[in-house]
Amino acid sequence: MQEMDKAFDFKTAQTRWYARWEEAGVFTADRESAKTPFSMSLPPPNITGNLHMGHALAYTLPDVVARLKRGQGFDVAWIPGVDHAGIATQVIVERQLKEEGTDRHQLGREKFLERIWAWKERNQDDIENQLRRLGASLDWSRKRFTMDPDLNRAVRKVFVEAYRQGRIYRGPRMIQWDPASQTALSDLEVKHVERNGKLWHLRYPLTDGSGEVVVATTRPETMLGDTAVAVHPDDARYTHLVGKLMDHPLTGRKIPVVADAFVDPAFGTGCVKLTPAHDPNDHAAGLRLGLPAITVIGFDAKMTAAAGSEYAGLDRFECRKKVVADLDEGGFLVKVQDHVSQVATSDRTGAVLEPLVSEQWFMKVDDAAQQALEAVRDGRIKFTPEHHVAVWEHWLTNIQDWCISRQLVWGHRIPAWSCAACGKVHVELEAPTACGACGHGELVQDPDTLDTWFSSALWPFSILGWPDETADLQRYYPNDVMCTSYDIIFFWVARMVMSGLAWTGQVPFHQVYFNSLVRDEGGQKMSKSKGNVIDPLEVMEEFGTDALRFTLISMSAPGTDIALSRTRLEASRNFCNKLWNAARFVQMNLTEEVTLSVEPEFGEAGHWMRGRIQDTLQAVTAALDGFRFHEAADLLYHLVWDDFCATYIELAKVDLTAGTPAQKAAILHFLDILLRALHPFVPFVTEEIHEAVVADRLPAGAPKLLAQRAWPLEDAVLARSGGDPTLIPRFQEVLSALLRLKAESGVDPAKRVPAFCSVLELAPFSEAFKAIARLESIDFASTDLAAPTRTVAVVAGGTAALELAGLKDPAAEKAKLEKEKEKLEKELAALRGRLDNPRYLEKAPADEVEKATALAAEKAARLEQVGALLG
RNA sequence: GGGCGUAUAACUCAGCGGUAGAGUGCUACCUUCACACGGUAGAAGUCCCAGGUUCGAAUCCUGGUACGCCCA
Repeated sequence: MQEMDKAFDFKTAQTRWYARWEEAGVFTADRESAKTPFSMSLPPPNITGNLHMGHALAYTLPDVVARLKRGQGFDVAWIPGVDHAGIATQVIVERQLKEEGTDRHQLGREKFLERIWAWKERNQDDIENQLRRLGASLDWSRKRFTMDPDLNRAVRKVFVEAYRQGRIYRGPRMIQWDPASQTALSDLEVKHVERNGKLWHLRYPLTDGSGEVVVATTRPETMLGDTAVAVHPDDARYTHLVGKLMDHPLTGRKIPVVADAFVDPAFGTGCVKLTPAHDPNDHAAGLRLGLPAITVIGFDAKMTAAAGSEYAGLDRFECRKKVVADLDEGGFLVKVQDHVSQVATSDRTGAVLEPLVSEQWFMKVDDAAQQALEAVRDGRIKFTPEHHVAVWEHWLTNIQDWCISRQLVWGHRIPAWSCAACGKVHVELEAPTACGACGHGELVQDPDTLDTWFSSALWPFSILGWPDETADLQRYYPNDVMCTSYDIIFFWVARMVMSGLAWTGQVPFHQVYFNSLVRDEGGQKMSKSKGNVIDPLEVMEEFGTDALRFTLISMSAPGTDIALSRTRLEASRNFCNKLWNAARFVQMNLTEEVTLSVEPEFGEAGHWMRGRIQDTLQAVTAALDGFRFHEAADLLYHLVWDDFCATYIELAKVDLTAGTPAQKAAILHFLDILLRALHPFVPFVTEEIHEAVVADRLPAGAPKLLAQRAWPLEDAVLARSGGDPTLIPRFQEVLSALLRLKAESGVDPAKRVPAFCSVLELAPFSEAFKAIARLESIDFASTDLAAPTRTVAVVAGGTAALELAGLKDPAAEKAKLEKEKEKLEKELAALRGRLDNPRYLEKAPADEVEKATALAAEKAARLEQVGALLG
């Protein structure tokens, strides 16, 4: 048998195993299987980039679930794919073209699309390989791309159906326009950022010369499109002005003073200028009041002819300067204040958006939103953490129609054709050959594409073959769990739920787990501009994939973000190494006849270890069922390090080095169970150990890969009984007391001294005491251990002592015992205080009182021992 | 302006009615035949503040304060 390396070499382990798992088909779902299906869809990463730390987290957690469920005997379908990411992708490829000195208009639509497809193919491979490196146990035989022909068919189907039902409509509406990427955006793609700006106070003289109105604005350039000034109807300062006309300061146009309740009397002067063509609020007010809208800024973010000859063609921000200067010169500028305002920008390009009226396609969402609300309210869909329900409720009850059309080339082309002759619009699954209205043969397809999220919204069922009633759809839909980030709860989760209910009549998944965001060590959000991005690939190189996974998992407490730190990564790497070395030690001492088929024989330590594993695995299973990943990881960490390595292996060393095959088999069984339990968390190191230690010792017919083996909770070895579960903890206390006495007395840890213990039940552990605490001898006797040459400690049920022979400092010994006495008295007083309170006895639960009583008795016994030692 | 969340050891975070916890760091010591990516011992906390509920509050409630995020 080959010897294991002294330290775990993650670099070889994490490159070897994924291919083996894939070749063995471990991750491939089997729709013919008799097993219960369990399905999840991978939130498809954008093809625009590499995986970042957020992905590493968002894909590690469902991988834990997938591997657990596989081990629990489910037929797991975890289906991967990538997203075409309309705007983001087009922006990147256009940037490449710019560097080459060309652009998409020169290239033409078809050539440009070819360019993006080529780029997509390369990136998709990279992303898929990164997912493999992370260990994500995905069913690659079912992988999808949001623009696959099948998925495009699903998109067209939904569009056409929704159009026929009146849920999709087209019309001129005020939308958020991104001048940088030249497309409309949905409300969700708008990011409000705080900017230091100004508040300009402008004077609008009344036409009848009876006075003036002063308005405050953050965007003076839009005043060229003003068609009124509004005040609040109840604002006594201005009611007498309502209905009067003013002379527009720059255009001379006559515009009225109007009243509308949307005006906030407390903001600025209480008068606001109305520019219905360039502000959503003004637009709504303009419609209510029947005001004209004058578009003075175009889609290119430059002033239009309607702005007047002096301004036409100017960039909107240049125009702002000129308008302010001209107003100042004309005496219309009252004052300028510093003002912090929320500026609407594009989430993707960062450009300042321009609200503009434009002809776009919209989806009505009110009914669907109501259904989505109900699905969560009645428990058909559960959220973890639950507090996201509040955000969900708030957004869905205030939802607006969704602008779904984008003036982009890359994406699902809108299946609408207009007749070149009569203009009639036809929305069809396939391109019509002739106009249904006039019979003309020339039809032009709408050049626009759909919002990327339109296809993402169908993901859980489109990837399974919908609208066809495929076997996969029947078996794996609805999905069981959806793991995703909370920052796309509206973009994606809400839309999936609405779409799922609308088109399949079912919820798309039963359970949503929202993972946290990963931040840097100081809790800052990672961003390229801040330069604090931690690349998961680099981390995997430096600490190992398992260490990265374990860190992310153990920091995934629901509801709080993760501050990823180097020290935590180191701790996880060390943990993997600890496990490796424990296994190495076991492996070194196993002879060939020790296999998992050998019936194991347990001593006291074995029974205790069995109990610890059983208790812990129950708790781990429960934690994972509740998506408390951090708790599960923490439990296993301490099971391996504290219980298995620090306690059990120390106690089992004699068995391991000189025991019978049956005694050694006990240790092998425990290691095997730990590997199976840890595999969902740290798949590479566990598979590597499994190969080195377990694979050749498996019963005939058992799967050779750890990834194929069962979750160990129900293992027969754990179901045994026997042993005294209190014995090992008592052993630990005495051991720790002896070590403490040695350290406190300043005895060289290597110096072997005689020891004594009055807890007779621990006599069978003599050898372990001697070896671990490095004692010369240990005598068990129920007599008084106190002696002038000894240092003594009180433990549960007795005392433990070291023979110091001349080394002892009587004053220090007394002080130590006094301190112990003081501590015990304090603890006892607190307990007695509670137990002496009649209202406590009356109201506290019986088991609480029982616990406190027992504890008080225990403390009293110890105190008595200390008293006796003090004389 | 509305909503959500977070404040616990030097740092990063668990715990969320019944004796304050982990990892890292720190101090002292140990190269003992799995592991120095290791071991042993130790120091370290008005559990943000103020009220309230309770036999009992870090934990529940109310109100502050600070920070973060989302929506308008």
